Amino acid sequence: MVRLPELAHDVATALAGALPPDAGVGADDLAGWLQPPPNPELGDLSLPCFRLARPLRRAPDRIAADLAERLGDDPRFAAIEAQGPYLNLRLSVAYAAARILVPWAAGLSAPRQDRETKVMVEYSQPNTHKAFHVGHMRNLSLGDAIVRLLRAEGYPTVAANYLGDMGVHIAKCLWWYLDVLSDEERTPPAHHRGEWLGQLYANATRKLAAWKEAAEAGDADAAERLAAAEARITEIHRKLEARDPEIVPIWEETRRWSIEEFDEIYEWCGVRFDHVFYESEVDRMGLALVEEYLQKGLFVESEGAVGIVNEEVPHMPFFMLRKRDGTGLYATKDLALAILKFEKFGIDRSIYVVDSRQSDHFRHVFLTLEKMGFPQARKCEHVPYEMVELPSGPMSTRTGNVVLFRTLRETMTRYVEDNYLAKYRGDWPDEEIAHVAHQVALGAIKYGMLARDVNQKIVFDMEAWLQLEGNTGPYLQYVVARSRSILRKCAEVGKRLDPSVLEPGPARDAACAALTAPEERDVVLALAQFGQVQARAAEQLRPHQVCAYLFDLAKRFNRFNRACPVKPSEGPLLQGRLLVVTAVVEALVRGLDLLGIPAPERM
RNA sequence: GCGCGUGUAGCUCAGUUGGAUAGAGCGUUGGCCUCCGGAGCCAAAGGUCGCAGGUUCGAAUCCUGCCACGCGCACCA
Repeated sequence: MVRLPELAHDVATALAGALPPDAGVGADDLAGWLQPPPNPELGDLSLPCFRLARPLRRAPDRIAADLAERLGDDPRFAAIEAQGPYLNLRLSVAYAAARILVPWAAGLSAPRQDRETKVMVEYSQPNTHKAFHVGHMRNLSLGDAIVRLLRAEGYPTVAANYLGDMGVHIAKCLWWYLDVLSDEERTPPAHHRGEWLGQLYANATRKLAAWKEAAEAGDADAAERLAAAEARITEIHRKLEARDPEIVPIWEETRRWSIEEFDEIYEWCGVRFDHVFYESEVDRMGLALVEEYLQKGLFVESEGAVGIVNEEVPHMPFFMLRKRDGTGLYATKDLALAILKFEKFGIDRSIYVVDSRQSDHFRHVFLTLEKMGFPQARKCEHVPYEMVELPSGPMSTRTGNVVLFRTLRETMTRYVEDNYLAKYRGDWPDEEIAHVAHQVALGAIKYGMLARDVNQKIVFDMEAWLQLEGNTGPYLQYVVARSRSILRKCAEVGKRLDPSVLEPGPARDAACAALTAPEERDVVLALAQFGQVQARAAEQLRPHQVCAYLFDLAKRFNRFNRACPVKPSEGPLLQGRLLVVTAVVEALVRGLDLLGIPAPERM
């Protein structure tokens, strides 16, 4: 890929050559210091010379002036000017366009370097027997985007899910299912059985909460019912953990309902996992580890429970790993799972995408693993993110303030069909309308979830996310669709990109040199930043940077579209503009793909 | 109380790891369609970057102390 680092590196190499050899400053340093000037009239790239002042023992403005003089006749620059301590460079458009546009338009934008470090990204982690809702979409979108970014940067990456198919929540759900429902009620619907189970779970928790409240208010009957239910739930939980043959078939059947529903959701979302871990495969291994390290003296007993004292976390040093009743916790399983990941997959880096409330938890997990003599603990990292709320407040299954996934999908898809695609009905095939509605709804939800940085809370606002104006997924998809339309319309009158423009030679040079409008230069320079943005986003595991970049690119491209009509153009200018459109469409599509967002052919 | 995070335009958020006059979207106001998709573009208005100190050529960014809000703090996941 032609990255800005490469373009900047061309420039930086030229700059380095103009510096005294004993400066101790290399092209790499310089490339990192180059930045766009605040005002585009000043140039395309700028080198602040402050940091050269010390090694060169000269004033920054003198350095800038000297560099300007020495670079005077480099053909890659259209203008070089020292502005106080800044060296401002204007690139030759012909050079930049050939360097940037041509590879994109030729589809050569992604020959990535292969890397050694094998990475696993664990994300999604829904609980079976519970409902999948909008809140889960942030984790899913984020984890998937991180996987895509890492792969784009050449890291072999294992996308891993970790299903919560073991635990008290299942005991609660099964209590309701077995003890409260009548025989007729116990028949699940034909479809969306996972969601149905989630409702059972929600009913159970609501009833338990109601009893508890009544009991605390002095209701003896409620207290009795609550005690009975809790005893029964504990019994079911024990049987689950012991794999009691009485409960296992029911557990397996209901669990499958949830998993089938999850699979359907992931397919709609375009998310594919390479491996799925289950809590049920690590719970006993976790307890065995607890026993082993209790014997070794690393873990200690406290009030009947077992845990480890991590003084490194002073505000809550005791990390519990086994409850008084002998059962394990989430933490217990995480110890086993972490080890399993490294042993089974030979990974070198292990990423956990889990909300920020678990930051202390993971600090403890990684500290504990290290003390257990598991050096790979240092290769584990938690990627925290803030929660999703609804305009009506925090999400809660108990109060019913949730938007379930199916509602989300259906409402959004219908909105897109009714508001954007209705006019094409009868004109386009029904399947295409349904397909595009799916793509746009998905783009809206994913972009909304990814456009904010991870440490910002998100308020889910479906209407706003679905708008085609402003910083939304559908806006970007629309820009792509409109641009593809331009290329189609041009092709209809025989105006196509000449293949020779993609090869070095006079045709390419003429087309690139014809791009003299400021809007054209602007797009070329924006496009040049793609690689750098991708690299940073992958390095920092923060996909929102890609969103911001794509939106900026799209804005600039719209200005180009307004100012530089393609179809009426002729000759080298036509070829140059076709090159711009083709390259930007490629870049936008590829950028959206990094976010897991599809780009419709037309919409 | 302790820990983590957040505080930037009326609202929602960026801000390239310390650089030039702090930017965008929405909203508001005013312009631009014989023209490849106007679902677009242009312009205006809107800021003590929570507050106070400090570090240096230079701070929204780094350090300290406050203030406000969110989240987490032992048998839930």
